[in-house]
Amino acid sequence: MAKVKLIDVAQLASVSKSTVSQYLNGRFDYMSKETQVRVRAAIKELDYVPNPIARNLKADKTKTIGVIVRDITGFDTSRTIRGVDDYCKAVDYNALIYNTDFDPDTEAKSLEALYQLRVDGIIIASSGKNNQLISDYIKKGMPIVHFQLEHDGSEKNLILSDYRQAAFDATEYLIQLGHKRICFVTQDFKNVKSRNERYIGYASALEKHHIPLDKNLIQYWQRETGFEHSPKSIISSSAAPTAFFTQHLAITTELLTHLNQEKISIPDDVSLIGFDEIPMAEFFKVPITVVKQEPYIIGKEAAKLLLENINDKNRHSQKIMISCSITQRQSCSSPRE
Amino acid sequence: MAKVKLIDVAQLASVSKSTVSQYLNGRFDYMSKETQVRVRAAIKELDYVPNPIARNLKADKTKTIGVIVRDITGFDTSRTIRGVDDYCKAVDYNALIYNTDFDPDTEAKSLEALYQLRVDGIIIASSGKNNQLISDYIKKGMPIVHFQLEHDGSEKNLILSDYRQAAFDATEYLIQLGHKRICFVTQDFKNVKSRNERYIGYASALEKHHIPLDKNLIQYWQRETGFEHSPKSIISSSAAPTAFFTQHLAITTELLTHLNQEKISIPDDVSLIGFDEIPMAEFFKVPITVVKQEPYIIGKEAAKLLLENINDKNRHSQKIMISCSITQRQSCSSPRE
DNA sequence: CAAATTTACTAAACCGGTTTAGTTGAACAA
DNA sequence: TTGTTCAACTAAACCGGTTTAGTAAATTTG
Repeated sequence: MAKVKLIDVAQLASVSKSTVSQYLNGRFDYMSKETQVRVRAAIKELDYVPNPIARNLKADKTKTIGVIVRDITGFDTSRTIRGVDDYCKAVDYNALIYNTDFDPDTEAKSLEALYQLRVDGIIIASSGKNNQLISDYIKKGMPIVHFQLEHDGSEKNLILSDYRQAAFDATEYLIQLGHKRICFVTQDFKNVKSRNERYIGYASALEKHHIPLDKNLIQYWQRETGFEHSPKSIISSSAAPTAFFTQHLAITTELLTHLNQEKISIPDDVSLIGFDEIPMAEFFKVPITVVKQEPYIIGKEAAKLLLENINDKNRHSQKIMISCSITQRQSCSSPRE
Repeated sequence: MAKVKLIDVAQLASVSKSTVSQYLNGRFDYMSKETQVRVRAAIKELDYVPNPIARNLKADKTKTIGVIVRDITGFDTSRTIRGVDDYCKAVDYNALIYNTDFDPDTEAKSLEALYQLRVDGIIIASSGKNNQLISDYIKKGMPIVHFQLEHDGSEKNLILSDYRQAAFDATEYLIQLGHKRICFVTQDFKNVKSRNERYIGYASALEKHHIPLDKNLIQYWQRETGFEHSPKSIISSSAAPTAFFTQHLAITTELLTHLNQEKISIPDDVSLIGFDEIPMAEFFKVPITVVKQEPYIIGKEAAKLLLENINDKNRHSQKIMISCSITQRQSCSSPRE
């Protein structure tokens, strides 16, 4: 490929490698005007492009960061990546994406791979299962920024949505429509602070409006096994909810599928508000109201934060929260009777 | 960061750098068992990880490829990227993504950036506006694989859906439902072979079934300005179509928006079949029938083809076509009257 | 038993840049 | 006139590996 190198330019311009290098790095201080002109001409004539590999070897930097996500294919995730990437490109960095498919082992391997590649820093939506590994890397000097997921005891450099406020707002929205029995559908939130925050938001909205918290209305969903109790059984129990509040897109989608199958109608039989924006929601039979995050902004901010950490090693870590907003559509109404 | 280097390992194991390097590269031929053991132990003790930058500098490879797409955020595109990336990771490569946002200038800049970074090869969904630039890079020895878009006169190493067959199938499907007036909604397809192929598929299905091709039923859409003639005017013209066949997701979406606004009902007033899978289509008021591509497979095959090109410079180029399939939902029925 | 071969290494060049420590000739000061 | 200073460079070390050519000692061969 491009076989023209520094020495070729130097020879053509009749100067030393050093001078060309100085020129390339904009240090014209000790260089005559004529030399500059000759070097510029030589570069142009040979169509010379510096080899970043060689440059990075000396600098011990890669101008590359790693991004570890669960699946780049996700609606919000792809936008987050876009935010990260746009910021990176703007500051002449590149982002390397690693997908974990929700597997902690793959996550660990990605971390290791990125470490070996000597990326300048890592952005990670971590599973929480590799906290030790992550702090080891941080101790070794790798700048790491967390996003989306927060875990107890994990490092404090992170950026995420204001989950507590968002869950509070969504719950209060339902309460103001007249709902008192709101089913909070969630993944297990022990040790996952970002999930627990949603729970706190939910609980405090209930408390503010003097609605007792009914443990039967906390329903669990797992990625592998789905709902602990089927939506049908929840709906037909003696103490049925009048509204569902699902904690992320996968839960929303699966609940919707169940509800459709059982011909339970939204919002006539139950209302539904989901966490995370839904693609093409405007074409739905019942467009779903959601509290939507700002994935693109989160990505941008995460990249920005990481780059700051890379360029200023001993700055204090910080936590950035981004507001969510409710997009009202047609899946929430006042409860019957 | 990791400051342990080859020389440290060599010293600890009391051998030369060369021997450690040989060990690292699995050339144990001329090395005693004991030396191997000592080197292994030293590597382990120091927690040594080779620096890929240094390695690549010598090898003049980056173990990295570039991928140029219009927007990674797209439903199909994100899956294609996933396919590329999965294949790359499996063969110890990394993929760098560049988004062009449909801008040929950004595309040219991405090409230039990747060239400067000295990636080992490039996969591109090209706009067709930079054909000259692309062949220049190919001439300079950069392996390049095209996907998704094919252009007249562009290089012949590419992988895409069998657009002609897919368009033929979709059109015939509508014909078999009884449609004779099928509106083909497309972007301008001069010079864009992959769009023209769809047209040919459409036209030949009509021809097979002895339906004359009516130029009024070819309707145009542009990314910046939308429809040339509004869907409303098309529908209410004297020679209105009984079905629409939209040539990609953005057109499908925009048509759907118009139809909803005008309260034109699908499939009672018109049938609709779209090109490209639609996310969450099962929850739509009217789930849309589509001919869907296989973006993940296309991504994987593109990466595979590129890697073959990288590893065997003087192989002949090839064109790979992947079949599409119709996903029947509820937006197509027999025409009225 | 000497010569040829093999084994098990090592020294040094190399990849393509960056950077530090000099070097040279001209201008200036004492 | 001679020592300083300064502008305008260059030589060489360096980044961290890989690779080639070479070498000493052990083993085999004639």
